[in-house]
Amino acid sequence: MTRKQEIIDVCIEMIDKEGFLNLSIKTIAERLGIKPPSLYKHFQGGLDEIKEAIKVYGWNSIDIKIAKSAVGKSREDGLKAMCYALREFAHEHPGVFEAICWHNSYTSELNHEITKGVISSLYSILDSLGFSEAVKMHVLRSLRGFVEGFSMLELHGSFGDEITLDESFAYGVDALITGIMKGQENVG
Amino acid sequence: MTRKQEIIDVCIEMIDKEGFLNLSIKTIAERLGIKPPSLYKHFQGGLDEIKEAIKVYGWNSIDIKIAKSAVGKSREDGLKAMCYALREFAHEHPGVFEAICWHNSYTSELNHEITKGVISSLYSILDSLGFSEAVKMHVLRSLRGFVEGFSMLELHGSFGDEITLDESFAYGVDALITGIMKGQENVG
DNA sequence: CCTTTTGGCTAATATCATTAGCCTTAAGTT
DNA sequence: AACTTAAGGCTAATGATATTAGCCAAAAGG
Repeated sequence: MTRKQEIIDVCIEMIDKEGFLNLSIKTIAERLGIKPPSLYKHFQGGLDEIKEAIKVYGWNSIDIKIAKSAVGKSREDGLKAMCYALREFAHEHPGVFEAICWHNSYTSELNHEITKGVISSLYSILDSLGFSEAVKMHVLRSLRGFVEGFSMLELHGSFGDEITLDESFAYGVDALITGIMKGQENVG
Repeated sequence: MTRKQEIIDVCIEMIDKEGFLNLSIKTIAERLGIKPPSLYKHFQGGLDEIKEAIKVYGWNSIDIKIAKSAVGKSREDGLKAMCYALREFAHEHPGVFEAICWHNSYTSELNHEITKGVISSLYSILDSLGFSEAVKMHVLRSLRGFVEGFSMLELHGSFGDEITLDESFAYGVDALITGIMKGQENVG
């Protein structure tokens, strides 16, 4: 494993514990037992480059996880599995999730490229459901909106009662997918 | 209008244009034509206090807007109107929206208090629909997850094609509310 | 044995946020 | 009118952090 990758791994551990916004050159260096300037030997772009690398790692992990989750499932079950997989990733890697959802550079080319990979897994499930191109996009956005929104809100403690979060999520996924499939009844 | 309020107004204008994360003592002072230390005459707590004040303003505005949106409407229509109102707020005040959704202090007492006000408007509509207590909570969380998630993703440019965002949102709201009402058919 | 790459270090600079302490002006008070 | 106080601003100083420049040791490879 390259030193660069070692550093990214440590950063991921850190942000999952302390939050993405608390990541700094100073704390990374401390955690690694080196002095701040040494980090620039690996990331000339400084903190920005490190954060970017974390996002790339994040997108790739999510891509893999979502793709795997739908293997062997079809239609609603596949969609549902993907929703659960995404939320599960958010729980496993809250910091990484925060990074890729809300700290996207508004104009990053790289992110666009990588996002396409993730989207493609979702698209292929949607293909099997006979949606039109336009509807596929609406479905995709709706699911992303719900799952990413719900996950981020729960990770931030924005829902009062922590107890029944799993049921709330299950309820929401069911409702959304029910509504989506219902709109499709008289089509394909 | 007190000087304090004037400053908050300017900050809101700034974050709606530049994003919440770019708000700094330096830029606020520049924008006001004063020197950075002068700001501490109005906000002894520094940047943190200013950001907190912005969130309070934000919660109050949203509360009002959502409550108004549902006046004279009932059942699905009321729910739908609230979803649209929340997204509309996000478009009108992207920076404020960002602040209150994703930069909540995890443990702020104040926020909890204020959030309750907002939630109460939503709850009263849900009451009219005959949901059980538990289901009301699930519905509320699902709607918040979807609307806040969708809005934040679109504001960040995370959905490729900007053109059809309105339709995608309408599609998602319909699907979700359809699913919610369907689960309710054989109840009350 | 020489050379290059890797990974680290110290010292110096720039940018902010924040604190301390001073000053002016306008509003009240006696 | 003279005094006092509060508002709102300023300069100078401190402290944290990111970043740059330039030096150094040790390992890898010829």
